[in-house]
Amino acid sequence: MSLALNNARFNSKLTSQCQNCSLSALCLPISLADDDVNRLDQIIERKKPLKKGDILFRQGDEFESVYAVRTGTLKTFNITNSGEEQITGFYCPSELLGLSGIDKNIYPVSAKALETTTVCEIPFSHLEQLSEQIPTLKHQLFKVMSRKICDDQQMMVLLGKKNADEKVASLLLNLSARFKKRGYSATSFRLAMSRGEIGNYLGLAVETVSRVITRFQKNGMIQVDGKEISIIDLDQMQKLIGMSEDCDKIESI
Amino acid sequence: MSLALNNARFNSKLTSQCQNCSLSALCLPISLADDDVNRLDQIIERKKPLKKGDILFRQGDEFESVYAVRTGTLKTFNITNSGEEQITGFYCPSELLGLSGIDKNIYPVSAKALETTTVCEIPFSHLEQLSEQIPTLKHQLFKVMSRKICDDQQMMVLLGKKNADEKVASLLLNLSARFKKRGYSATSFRLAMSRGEIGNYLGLAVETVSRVITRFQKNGMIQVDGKEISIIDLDQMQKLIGMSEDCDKIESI
DNA sequence: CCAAAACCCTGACATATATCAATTTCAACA
DNA sequence: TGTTGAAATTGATATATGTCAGGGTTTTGG
Repeated sequence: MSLALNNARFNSKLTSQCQNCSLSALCLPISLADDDVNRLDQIIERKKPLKKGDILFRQGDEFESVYAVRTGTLKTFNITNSGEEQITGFYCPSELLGLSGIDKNIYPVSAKALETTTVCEIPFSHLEQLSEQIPTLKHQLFKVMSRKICDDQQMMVLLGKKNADEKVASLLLNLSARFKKRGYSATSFRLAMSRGEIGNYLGLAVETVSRVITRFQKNGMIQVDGKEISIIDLDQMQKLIGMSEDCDKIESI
Repeated sequence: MSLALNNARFNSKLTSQCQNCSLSALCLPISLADDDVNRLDQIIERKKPLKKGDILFRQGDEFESVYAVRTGTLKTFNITNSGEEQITGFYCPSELLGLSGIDKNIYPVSAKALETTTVCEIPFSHLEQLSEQIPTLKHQLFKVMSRKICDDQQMMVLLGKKNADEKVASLLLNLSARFKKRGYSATSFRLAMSRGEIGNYLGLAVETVSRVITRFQKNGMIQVDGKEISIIDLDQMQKLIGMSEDCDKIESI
């Protein structure tokens, strides 16, 4: 495709957003032809912002779309039979959520905004259709789902084998890596989630999370001001969770 | 397609196996046209049996295929940075493993046979190609991966929120459901994995697993003879893990 | 078929983390 | 902006599960 043609299309359709979106390379990390990006773009709905606490979809709802986070943060969670909430994931900009709904055509978890959040809604039936015409897109989808499986399994390792210090450190380093990937500081960021939510996610009591964070701070490993976190000694932290050569483990908790 | 034609093809190609395989409805639970089954069939390699302890693929190996278990059982596991093994799943007949390799083109876990085991090897590139021609197949693949994500998330709930009794009961009921789905007894079966492997998988010490099983037996909830297990009071067991109306939770730990 | 190894069980004890309670800090909203 | 409820911290205590140790049992392989 010629550049001229490319530009022509671009100019004729300024509403087209994926092309401009700084996240496009991440949300479906893909080299789509421009033409294909356009087609993808046309099936995507940009929803109005969610306020903190708003529900994006509810456990049990009919599955229709997957969502890409544009700004803000969400959590997914599952109400257990005993009525408690179990958080199954946090979702930052460029990340995709809702994939677990494909299987039974029902979302098995709810998704709630942790702060003001905007998402792109991608109707799955359209996406699937489109993926028939664009093999790269199909492959990309398989990859995204596969990565989710890997990440969840790393999370299982964390929950099954790690102690409180390692759990908290793993989460912080994981968030750090995710911020970094999007071009933000890897060592200084704001936690969108409460200590309670961290504990819930990591299988720890709030108090334990608090104590671990305090301890890390006294060690000089991190500095904390409320939800603002600075990782002072990244090295020590990585050693704590046993990340030596295998450094890209950080990518997936 | 006429039945006659169908039979003709069947007879002319006795090596074709998916058609006969009692698991076909499970491994890709799909209503493929006969013709499509045939095409699928042609890309599948049936490997010679694995002996107990044999490795199917190794963490770090290049990803080439997914595998469907035909008989026997495998475990997948991950060697953590501290050198311990963390089991991430058990795989019974009709179940698919290897999907986590798609993302990075490398298996992030190893797979080892827990007993004599036969598998069908399905080269993923072929499968993906075929899925371009057969939309149902593509959808089926998305579903299988989505289900895996759901299952893993239920596992995260288990690891994060449940106590030792609930963990062991969940595993037993989960295995029970998987046996039942394949037409075997839901209440009487043989554990392919050792107590140590159960503990590893559930995030418990071997001794704890042993004690829980003994306790369950004293309660009259199960009866145990080595690796042979009979669930005597399925009701009580389901209550233990808080399964009331929500009975199909059993499907996915 | 026997020996060695792996597996399993049980008890005593240690400990990491949960729970409970009280206080301080933060954040939402009227 | 002040009030009020939620969130976070910290300490004291409880407990589930891990660890260590000993001995029995099954499985494996020569």
